[in-house]
Amino acid sequence: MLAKAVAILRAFAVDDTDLSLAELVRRTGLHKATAFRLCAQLVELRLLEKSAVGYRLSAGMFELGMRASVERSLLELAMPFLQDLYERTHEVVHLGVREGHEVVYVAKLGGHRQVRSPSRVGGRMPLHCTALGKAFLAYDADLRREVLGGPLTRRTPHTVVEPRRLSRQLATVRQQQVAFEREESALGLTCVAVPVLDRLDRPYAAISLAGPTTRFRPENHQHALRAAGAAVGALVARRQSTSGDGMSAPGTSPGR
Amino acid sequence: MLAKAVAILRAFAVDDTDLSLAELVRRTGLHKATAFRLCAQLVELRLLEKSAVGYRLSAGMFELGMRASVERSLLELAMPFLQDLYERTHEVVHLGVREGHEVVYVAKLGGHRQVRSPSRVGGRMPLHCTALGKAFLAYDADLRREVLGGPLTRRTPHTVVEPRRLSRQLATVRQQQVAFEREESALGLTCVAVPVLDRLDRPYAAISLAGPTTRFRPENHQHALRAAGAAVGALVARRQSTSGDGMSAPGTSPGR
DNA sequence: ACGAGCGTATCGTTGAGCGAGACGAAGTGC
DNA sequence: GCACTTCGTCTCGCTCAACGATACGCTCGT
Repeated sequence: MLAKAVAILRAFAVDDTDLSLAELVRRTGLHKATAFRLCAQLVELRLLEKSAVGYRLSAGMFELGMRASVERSLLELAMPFLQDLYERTHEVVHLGVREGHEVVYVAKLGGHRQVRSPSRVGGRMPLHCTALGKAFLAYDADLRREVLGGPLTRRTPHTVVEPRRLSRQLATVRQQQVAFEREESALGLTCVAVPVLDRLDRPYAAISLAGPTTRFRPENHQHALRAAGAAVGALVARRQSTSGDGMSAPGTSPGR
Repeated sequence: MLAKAVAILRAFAVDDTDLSLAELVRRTGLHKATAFRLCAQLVELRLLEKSAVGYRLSAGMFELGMRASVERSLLELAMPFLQDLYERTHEVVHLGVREGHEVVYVAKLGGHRQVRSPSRVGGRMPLHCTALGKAFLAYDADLRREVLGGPLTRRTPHTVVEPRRLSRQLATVRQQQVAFEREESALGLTCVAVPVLDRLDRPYAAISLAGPTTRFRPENHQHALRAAGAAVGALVARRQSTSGDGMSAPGTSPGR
């Protein structure tokens, strides 16, 4: 029953606003009466709200999401540095964590003329075709083995789908301490990223800059990015060593 | 059963990270076995994760929260303007929506030396003692009646708890089109806010700047704030008139 | 050595969730 | 104007899964 309720909540995609009961039934495969009852309960619990055209995720849901400890505290720690980055470059700045074999965007700063990028806060992208993802892969051997073992889905003509070539790229990432992505997840989009390493040098998060290939020169921003990554990493490490458990990293769960 | 699960999720406060099972039992009043079972299920559903010391809200929760339509789209619309504000002022910038008789913070931009402010993204504050809240109250007669009717809780010696005095302040807000708060929610903190009005001139959200009373001169930022509020309002209105229902505002539910 | 507090597991009972189905309203095509 | 579909809402028995009492093993602190 809980599972069904969550299925309803998860039926909402990143760019959905309102879904009708019928649409929810279609997406979840639940019985109409069941979905109806659950929706009513979720409204009661203020996770959904009923709108003119159907149901939508409510502010209560947003609130709960923002209480997710890892993401929220990471966000608070990193925001000042992300803002600095934006102010210096005026390019799109991303902050992401890993969950399974995907990166989840935790923050996105960008100007009025945002690149038509596929990223959205709360959205997901595969690891192997994004700069953020490569930053995670380069610094996590276990993860690398898993991902290089599985299939690498192609997103654009430039996506690196050959494991050996990707592996070589990742070695370069470790050398240079920056990861690049050149139109591998979306055409026209170039990215550069650094990992945020925790106390044990595991990638805790990653920060990237993105811009249109035509104009964006990732090399110009390597230094600033590395500095930001290191600074946030230091803060994360400090927080870990003082008040804390010590051994839990975000997103330890395997692939979805 | 759903209700109990949500109770567990809601047991996590804004600044909790990990809660033990015992602590969850204490806060929710649930039976130990029940809480245990529900936590296991929630972990299964990837809304919770088990850490070394207990449970924490997971990235899956964050993801869901970010799919909340009103907050997410508002965030995307407003972010560029909030960044401009920050860049111009280098003061703490807030974006909030209303839910019931409280304001929920949707975004917060601030520098490295953030004011020791009580606001956190996803957190709540009463309407009557914050600049953001006054922006909502000033532009919503029904709401104003409700709040002025009820008790106004005192947060600091400067909190305005006299309905008539607050009412006069709100009239001034409408005249000047900016709301002020001077140490009414926290000592040492001064704020100034504007509403984001939708197509029907209802307050859809609000934007504020905050800083330490010692240094922060809210008057200097009125113009920039008003401009930002109007710009975001225009975007909101445009989105409403094109693809949309037309009649739903965020937080239509009455008090908590 | 002892007891308190905690997480985990078992189990019988029962109440709550389930899906089939009915129904009215609103829309669509002819 | 009528037949037909789609949608949201509600009712009602049946069954299964959620519930809480209880027990157990573990780790502390004293």
